[in-house]
Amino acid sequence: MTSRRHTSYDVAKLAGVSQSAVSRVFSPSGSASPEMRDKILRAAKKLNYKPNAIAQSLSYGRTRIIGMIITHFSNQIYPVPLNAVTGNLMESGESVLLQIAEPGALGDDAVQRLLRYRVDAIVCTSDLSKQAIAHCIAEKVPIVLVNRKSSSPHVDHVVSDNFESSQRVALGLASSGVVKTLFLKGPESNWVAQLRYKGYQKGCREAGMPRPLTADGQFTYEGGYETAMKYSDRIGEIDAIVSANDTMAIGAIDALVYEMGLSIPGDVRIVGHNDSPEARLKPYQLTTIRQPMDAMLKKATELALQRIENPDLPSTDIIMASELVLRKSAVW
Amino acid sequence: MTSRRHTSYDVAKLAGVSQSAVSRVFSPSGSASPEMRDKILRAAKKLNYKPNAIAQSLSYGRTRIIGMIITHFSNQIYPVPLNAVTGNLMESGESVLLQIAEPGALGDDAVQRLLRYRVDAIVCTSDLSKQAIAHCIAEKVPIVLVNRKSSSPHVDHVVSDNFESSQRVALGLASSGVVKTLFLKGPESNWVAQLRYKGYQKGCREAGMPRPLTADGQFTYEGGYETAMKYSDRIGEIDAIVSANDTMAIGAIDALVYEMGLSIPGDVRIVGHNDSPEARLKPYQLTTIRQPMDAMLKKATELALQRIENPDLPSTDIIMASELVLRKSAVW
DNA sequence: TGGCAAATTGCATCCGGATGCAAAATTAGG
DNA sequence: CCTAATTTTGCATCCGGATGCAATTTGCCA
Repeated sequence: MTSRRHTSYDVAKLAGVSQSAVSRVFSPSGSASPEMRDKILRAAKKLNYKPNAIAQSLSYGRTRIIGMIITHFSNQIYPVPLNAVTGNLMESGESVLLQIAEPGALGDDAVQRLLRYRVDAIVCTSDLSKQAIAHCIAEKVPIVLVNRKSSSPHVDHVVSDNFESSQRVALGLASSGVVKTLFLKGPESNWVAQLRYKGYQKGCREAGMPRPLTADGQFTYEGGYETAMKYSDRIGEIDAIVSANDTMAIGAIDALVYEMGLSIPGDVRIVGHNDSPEARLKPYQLTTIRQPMDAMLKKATELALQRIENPDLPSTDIIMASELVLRKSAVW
Repeated sequence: MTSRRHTSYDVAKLAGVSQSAVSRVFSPSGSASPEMRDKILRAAKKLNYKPNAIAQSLSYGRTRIIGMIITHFSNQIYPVPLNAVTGNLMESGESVLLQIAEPGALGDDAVQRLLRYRVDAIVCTSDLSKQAIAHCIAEKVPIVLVNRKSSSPHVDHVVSDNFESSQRVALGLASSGVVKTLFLKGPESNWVAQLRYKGYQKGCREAGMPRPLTADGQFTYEGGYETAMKYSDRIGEIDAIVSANDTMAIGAIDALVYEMGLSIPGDVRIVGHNDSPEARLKPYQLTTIRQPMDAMLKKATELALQRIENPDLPSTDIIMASELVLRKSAVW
C-alpha cells in the first residue's frame, strides 16, 4: 500500500471537481448541490479523506484545541476528573492539549507551549506568574483558573468556597464539644491551602475555641503521618485534627490508629478536605469537605468556550459550594 | 492595547528584513549573519513574537504532538502516571493531545480525532478496533499499545508480564499452604484481566491446587465488596482471595474485615494487582503485583518517538517484569 | 419562451512559516 | 586588484483548506 495522506485536491481530482467544492462539502457553512455532494463524498470515502484539522486551524484562525494545565502531586496524580473536561469538550468538538506542571513551580513554560499552539483557551489548575497571564491576555487567549486566584481583571475564576467551608468545620466541631484542635496545613505557596487555614482560624475565633495548633504536612501522606507521630505525647490534649486535604488526614489516621492504638472518633476526631477515594473506605470513614471538582471543571470549560465566542464578556468569578460529608471520623 | 497576534511578517517589517530571514533565525536549520540575527531577535522580543506552531506543522509535515488515549474507570481516574508521558515528551519538545475513552468502548472516535490533528504518533491504553488501527497504519501514524494487544504487525506493544506474574502468585500462595482460592476477575473484554485470570489458573494447576472459584468484580470496589459478601457463608472454606486489581481487593477486605469481622491474613489471605495507592495504607497492607506503569509509559513514548524518526523499524514488543510486593495481607 | 433572481461552482488568494533557488554581498586566494 | 568560492539574503512557492468574488448554471414566473 503506497498510500500517502490524501488531501482535498486528491478528492477533487478523483471526483472531477474543484478543491473548493470539496472544502464546501466538508464545511458546515458551505453548500453544494446534491449530486456534487454525493460525488465528492463517494470519492472522499474511497480515499478515506478527512479534512486536516491543522490546515483548517490555520485558515480558520481557531484550533479547536483547549489547553489544560494540571499539577501532579509527587507520587500521586492530581485527582482531576479529566473526563469531566474532555467529555464536555468533545461534545463541542474541541480537544485537549495537556501540560503537567510540577506542584510547586509556576506553569509558565506550559503556558508558552500552549500559546505557540494557538489554543483557543486555557484551563489551569496550577499557579501562574503575572507575566504568563499577561501574555495570554495580550494574545487574547481566554484563561480560566480553577481553585487559583489572580488579580487580573481579564481572567475567569472557578473556585470552591474553601474559606467558608473550613470555617464551618470549626463551628461544627465546636458544636460537638471540641475545644483543642490541631490543623494540618498544606504548602505555604498554595492558595487553597492558605484559605482553608485562614477559614478554619476564623471559625475557631467565632466559636470561641482557642487558636488551633498547626503543623505543615505539605499535602502528603508522610506529612500527616509524621506530624501525628510527633504529637504522640501531647495527643491526649487534642480533641480533633483538621487536615487541609484527605491525604494528610489518612496519614494521620494510620499513625494514630495503627501505631499509637488510638480510636477514632473516640480519642480524636478527624476531618479532611476533598473527599478523595480513600475517605470513604471502611477503615477510615473520614468526615470531609467535598468540593464539586467535577462540576467546577465542567463550569470552567463552559466559561472558556463562552469567552471564545464572546471575548468581551465581563470576567466571571464563580464560587461553588462545597458539601460537608459527615462520616464516622467526626460527627456533629 | 490593540495588540493582535504578531507574525513573522510583522517582525520582518519592524526589523527591515524579509520574512524568510525571520523564519531562518527561528529555525535550528537556518543560518544568518550575527547582525541580522541580532536585529531580528530584538524586533521579535519587542513584539513578543514566537513562531506559530500550527503554521510550522503545516509546512514541516509534523505537528510535534503525540496523541494519547486513556481509559477512565467509572468514578476513578485511570491511574496513569501522565507525568511520565508528558515529562518524557516535553524534553523532546512534543506535546500531548489527550483523549479519554470510556472503559468498555473502543477508542475509535478518539483515534479519528487524533488523526485529523495529524498527531505524529499515538500512545493508547484503551481497546481499539482492527479498523481504527488499520487507519493509523494507512496514514503512517505510529501507534503504541500499552497493556493491550493487537494482531497487527505494524504496532508496537509495551505490556507487563501479566500472565506470568499471576501464575507466580498461585505458586507463592501454594507454597505457603494455601489450597482453596477465589479469583476476582475483571471484565471479560479486558485483555489484561483475562491474562491475569489465565495465568492464575495455570499456576494453580502447576501447584496442584484445585481450580479456583471465580467471580466477576468488574474491576470496581463494589464488585469486590459484594462478591465477598455473597461468599460470606462459604468463606471458611476459602484460604485466599486473589483479585485482578487492587480496587476489588480493597472492596473485598472492607467486607471481610469490617462487615464480617474476619482478620487478614489470619482467616483469609488477599492478593491484589497494580499496587495502587490504597494498597500500602496501614489497614490494608495489601500484597500485590506492581507493574512498572511509569517505566512502561516512558518506554511507550520512547518507542513512539523512535518510530517517528524511523518508520520502517521492525515492530517491537516489550514485556516488562512486574514486581511482587509482599505486605501483610499474604506472605510466602 | 424570455428575463431575472437564486443557487452552484470555480478561480484566486489568504492563513503563517519553511525552504529551494538565484541574486547580492562578503571573503579568500592569487 | 580581480576573479572564484562562499556566505547571506530575498523571492517565490508550497503545506492543506477556507472563502470572497465572479462566472456559470438552474429555476421561477410572467
